[in-house]
Amino acid sequence: MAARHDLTRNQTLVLDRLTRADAPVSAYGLLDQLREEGLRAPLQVYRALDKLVELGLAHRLESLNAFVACAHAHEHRADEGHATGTTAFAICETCGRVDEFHDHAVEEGLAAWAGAAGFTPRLTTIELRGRCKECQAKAA
Amino acid sequence: MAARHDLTRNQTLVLDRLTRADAPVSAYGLLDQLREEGLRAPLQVYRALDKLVELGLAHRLESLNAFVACAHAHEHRADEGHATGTTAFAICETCGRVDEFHDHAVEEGLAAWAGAAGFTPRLTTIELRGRCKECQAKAA
DNA sequence: AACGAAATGTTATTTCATTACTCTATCGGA
DNA sequence: TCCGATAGAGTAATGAAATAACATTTCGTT
Ligand SMILES: [Zn+2]
Ligand SMILES: [Zn+2]
Ligand SMILES: [Zn+2]
Ligand SMILES: [Zn+2]
Repeated sequence: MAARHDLTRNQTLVLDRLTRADAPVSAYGLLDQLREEGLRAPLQVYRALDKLVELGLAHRLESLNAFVACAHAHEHRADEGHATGTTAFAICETCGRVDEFHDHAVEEGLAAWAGAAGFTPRLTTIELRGRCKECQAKAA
Repeated sequence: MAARHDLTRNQTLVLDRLTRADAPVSAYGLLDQLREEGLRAPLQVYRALDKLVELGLAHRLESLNAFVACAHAHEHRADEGHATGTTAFAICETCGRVDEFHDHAVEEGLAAWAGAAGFTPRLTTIELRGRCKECQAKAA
């Protein structure tokens, strides 16, 4: 697997921003933040993001059209990566925080349905939008 | 609940198109198809879609930025609608067909995780993109 | 040096979604 | 009947997300 150290300049810039962010960031948001670093066009960001997602170092949140750094990047193994397991996300709509998790029961359930239906999944999206524990407490 | 018969003209036009379609359609795709019916602006379509989604008669597929008619609309009950249960989608990337399903094990799994994490879901997105049984067979 | 692969850079365009403002119809209570 | 609230509708303009097309650079290998 491509380790952090052999990412290209643009990929590193993007991943750094994502890692520092405490909420998902859109491609254009990243671009804005990286203008001072010399990035000018959306494609520069999108290409870096594509690579990072491919490597499992970042994830795209479909329901937000935004990206987050992988919370478990340190766990990645060269030969497996994130592609294998299904990753789910809990997105707090109040504070923006994203919790990345894997749930065996959920994976099993979907696999069972797919098997029965003859459907072969290539990519699975699971995203919960709601309110996190902390925000729930504050709101009470 | 608003039944089919008290939808407005625009809502009816949009729902009809979605129902006839054999694959998801984007808002602009719907707009193109409905120009001959007098629709001119994106907003007319988006407003109709918002309402249809709210009523559970249509669903938005986040990973495609497109919409489908609800496959189970006839099951809807006035007081509950689709909001309650979690709906999952299997999207064939080859033929475009979408299979809408509910899986209790998956719902339970997510509910269990949410309970443990203290997360309160408002809206859950589950979308599998891959290859359906028929396309799988043809490709073999 | 010559080559090819991967990454980069730039411009323009396409696709998706919303904001702001206006107008009209309808319904219920004062 | 008057009033205000709500909902739906129409139009124009703009913002946000993503890609197409094409030219150039970087770098390791032969
Ligand atoms: Zn991850
Ligand atoms: Zn929160
Ligand atoms: Zn449905
Ligand atoms: Zn298919």
